[in-house]
Amino acid sequence: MIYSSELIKGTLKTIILKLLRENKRMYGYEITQMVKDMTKGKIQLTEGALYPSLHALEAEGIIVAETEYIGKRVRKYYSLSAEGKVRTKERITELADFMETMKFLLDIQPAKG
Amino acid sequence: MIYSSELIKGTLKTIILKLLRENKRMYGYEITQMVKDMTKGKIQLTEGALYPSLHALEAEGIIVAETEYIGKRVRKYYSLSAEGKVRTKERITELADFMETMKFLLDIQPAKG
DNA sequence: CACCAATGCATAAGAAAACTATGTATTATT
DNA sequence: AATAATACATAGTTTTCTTATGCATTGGTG
Repeated sequence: MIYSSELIKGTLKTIILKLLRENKRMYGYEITQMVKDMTKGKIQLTEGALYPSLHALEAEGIIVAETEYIGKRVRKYYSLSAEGKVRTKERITELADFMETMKFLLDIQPAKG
Repeated sequence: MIYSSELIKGTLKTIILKLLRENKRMYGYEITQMVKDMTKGKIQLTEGALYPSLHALEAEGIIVAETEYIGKRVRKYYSLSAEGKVRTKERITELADFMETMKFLLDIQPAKG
């Protein structure tokens, strides 16, 4: 099962920020692969969604980019700015809270109860 | 704390459907109030989001509307169609699964551990 | 060696969905 | 009498993603 894209919309940036926090430094393609692996293919970020989000986060000063060359191939590594670390924490807290609220609202029971 | 609207985007229709399933029959304003009450104000559905969603669900044949008059004031009661009941179940299952995946991805611990 | 898949970036055009703002009208409260 | 709450609706704008496309390098396979 691949999740409908509506679900991912609101969480994409939070996912990106969380992975950057854990891994210090990642490039776009690496993010798509890690998300795919960690979710067993249930979340597949498209480039058309990912890159604009990265650019937006960079424009907001939440992440910073460093360009590197691997042979002749370019890579843009992103990492959290000081402000980004604060924002990341806030976002994750909000999302966790939101999910608790949704669980209550939808009366969802633990998977293996 | 009121959740950022991005988070709600992907879940709005699922919330509506869930409430209709539990309460058999509701009108728009009633839905906004119940969501507000159940979430202690954390989720406040705006009319500009709710009514278009209701109309869309109706157009898809997932919910059906009945207009009633309370005095001179009109109310549109909505309820799930047969297909709507199936869809509701699917949506809730998907959302529950998604939230599990997100919890894992974001490494979120239970609130009171 | 030729070809294809994978890696790696980027963006333009269009669609989807919600937000803001506004409009109309009735009923309850102060 | 005035205001808040109830109750619907939609037009215009913005945000965000999707689809599609483009370019280029690198690795693997027949």
